[in-house]
Amino acid sequence: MNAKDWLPAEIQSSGIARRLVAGQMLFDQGDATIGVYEVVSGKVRQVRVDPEGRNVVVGIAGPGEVLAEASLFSRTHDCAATAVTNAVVRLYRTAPLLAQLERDPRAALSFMATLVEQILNLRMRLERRSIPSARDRVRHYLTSNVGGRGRIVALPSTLKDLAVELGLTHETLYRTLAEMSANGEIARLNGKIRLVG
Amino acid sequence: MNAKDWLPAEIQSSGIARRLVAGQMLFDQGDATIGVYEVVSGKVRQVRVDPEGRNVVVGIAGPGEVLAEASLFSRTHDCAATAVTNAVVRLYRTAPLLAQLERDPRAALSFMATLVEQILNLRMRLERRSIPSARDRVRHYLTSNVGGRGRIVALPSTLKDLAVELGLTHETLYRTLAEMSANGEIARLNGKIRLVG
DNA sequence: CGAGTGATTGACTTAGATCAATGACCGTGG
DNA sequence: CCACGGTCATTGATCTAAGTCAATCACTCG
Repeated sequence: MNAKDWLPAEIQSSGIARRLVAGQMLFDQGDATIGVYEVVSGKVRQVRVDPEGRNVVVGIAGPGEVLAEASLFSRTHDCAATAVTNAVVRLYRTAPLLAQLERDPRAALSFMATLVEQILNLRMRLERRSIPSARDRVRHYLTSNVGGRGRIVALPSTLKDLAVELGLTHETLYRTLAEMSANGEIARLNGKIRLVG
Repeated sequence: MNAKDWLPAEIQSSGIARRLVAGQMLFDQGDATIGVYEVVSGKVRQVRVDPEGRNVVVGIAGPGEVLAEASLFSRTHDCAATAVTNAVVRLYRTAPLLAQLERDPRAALSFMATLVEQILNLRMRLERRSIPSARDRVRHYLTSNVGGRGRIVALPSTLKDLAVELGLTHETLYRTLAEMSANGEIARLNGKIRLVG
């Protein structure tokens, strides 16, 4: 996911920086694609909207991560991107980037690796959605996101967003977390959760 | 997804064919990866199993489609693959394939395109899982799979499998389809469904 | 023919959605 | 500075759609 891993220096420096305030939309679903974005600072949320108007968070990208890779091969964006916080992104236009990837096979391979990483990530999230019980779904999320030391999971943005990510209503998520907390399965510290099991 | 689109001829002909009988496992989750598989004939189902033993169908690949692309960058398989029908697959080993992709930038780009296609597909399925109502989920599936002429959707393998794909129990799927059929929203013809709306 | 599986329907239960209300917090503008 | 509007977090009460358990029929395969 990290741009430094696959973007050759000459392309990386050619990126066009753009500043976004919290809540500002970077592009909308259906917009014509221009290129690929790298998040320099802040967080950008990618959301798909289905015909009935429901939202699905496709992902939240933080510093160093890359947005809209799909636009290299597609004329329009299949999801919308909105800044969650104030943010800075850098745009790499499609044509030169494709040309560069064609010229530099190592970069192409690294880029393929980031795509594969996303596929694995999406599969994991799909797997999670197959879990019927809210409790187990939360546990699945927590165990697959423990960040190394201390069995601590940092929550991305708000609990409401997490509820959307898990495919639950926020009420159910609150209740489930409260229950797990009471059971001693987890400990809640502001913006973070520690697994105790 | 079609191997002919991205596999250079010399690699394509070097594939090692393997015959599978219905129900036979090609590889299991956790197995060491050997390479990428192309389905020549039949259907192969990829399934992830979570710690509690639930299954998630990651995808069903038919003739011309490619399996386990992820294994190019990963030591072990993150899902299991099993033949649904009698099938023939062709194996392309990791090392020579990677070398070839590095040598042939057009092939690399085409391969990237197949990866992106998968990402889009996974996102769509994730979006579907965010729909709470069984009826709407089925509708979402049908509308995103209408195959051009006649608003007809061909069902992959069995309805039970479709239920898993949709994240529903098979009972609920049967009932929902029966109800939609009664409403005149759909017409059922063996192995296929026609949208009437 | 019997075993195994898919398709289907019925009866019942329950977990999660829905509706609703409240308190905490934050930024903003008069 | 403080009142106000907005959103998040939280909890309660209620409802319902989907899950669970169960039985039957059709079909295929050895």
